[in-house]
Amino acid sequence: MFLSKSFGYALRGILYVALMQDEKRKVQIDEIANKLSVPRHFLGKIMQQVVKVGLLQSTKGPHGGFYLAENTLSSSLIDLVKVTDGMDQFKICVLNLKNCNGIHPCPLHYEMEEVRRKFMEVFNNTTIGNLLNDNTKVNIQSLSAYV
Amino acid sequence: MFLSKSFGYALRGILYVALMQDEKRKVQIDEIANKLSVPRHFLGKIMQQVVKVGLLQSTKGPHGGFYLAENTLSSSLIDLVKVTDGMDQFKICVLNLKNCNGIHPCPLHYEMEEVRRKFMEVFNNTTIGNLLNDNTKVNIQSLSAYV
DNA sequence: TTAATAAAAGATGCGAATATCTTTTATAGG
DNA sequence: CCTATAAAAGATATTCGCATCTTTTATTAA
Repeated sequence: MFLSKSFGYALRGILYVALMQDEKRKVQIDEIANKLSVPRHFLGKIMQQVVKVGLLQSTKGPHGGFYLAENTLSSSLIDLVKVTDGMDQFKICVLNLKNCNGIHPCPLHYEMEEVRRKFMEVFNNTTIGNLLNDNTKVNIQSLSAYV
Repeated sequence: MFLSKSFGYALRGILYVALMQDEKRKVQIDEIANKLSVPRHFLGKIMQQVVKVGLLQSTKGPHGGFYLAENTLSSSLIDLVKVTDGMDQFKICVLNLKNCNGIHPCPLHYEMEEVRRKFMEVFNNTTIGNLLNDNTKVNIQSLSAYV
């Protein structure tokens, strides 16, 4: 309902890379896909987008793989949503009306604004780093599809 | 993002029927689809589901059409979401993890719970009747796709 | 009982998100 | 250089939400 599968794959991928950062600098897409039980090539394409916007880094070739960028940990969840889902959905009226706005509000306009405001509040104020710092919560186990 | 197109079509259809209730008892699917600029046959199937759960009534044949049921106005938006989108989405982990719950929470578990709580709060507490009683808001104009 | 009306139900098509497979490009090490 | 490695990029399936068209069923009125 709220977010695409791509978003879930991407976030889990990023968190996995972050958790492995201590052990080794770079993590390969094969390892991520296997450990998280996520479709390998599909994940590859998503991670590619994530790298493109600088939310993560990667290098090709031997000893290549994915690793954290400068601003990975300080990025908010909204930054990731922008990559995987886009922000159009927040502008589009939930009833699909063209000219729905404050002046011509649809019957659900203000109700949806409440929900959206809450979503934005949470996703703007939560960073990748926040999720990791709460280290009783995020570990390899909690990222696996079959806990 | 938050809801399917079916939900939007259904809500607009129901509100249209309610608004026309004063002028005539029953409203045909052709009229609804035309006035709201919504795909006729697709809308037909959705309205059919809405009738099946008693959120609206209908009869076939000449002078048939859709009309309000006993509990149309007192039904909440969540009742409609149940028909058009289902409630699984509220149980399914946003990261697609099988065993995500209070004991084994995913990294976004509590964040999503906040957003979901707000959504449920709004959609549980808003009835079809509420939308109509605020009659400065809902009128035929505000239901049209091209205001 | 017949003809017309209107919803219900069935069959099919379309496009975007998801998924898989193959080819290309970049990089490290011998 | 040459070869192996690993991401990037491209091509092709698959699935599902959305949409359209056709046939069937129920109801009304003459």
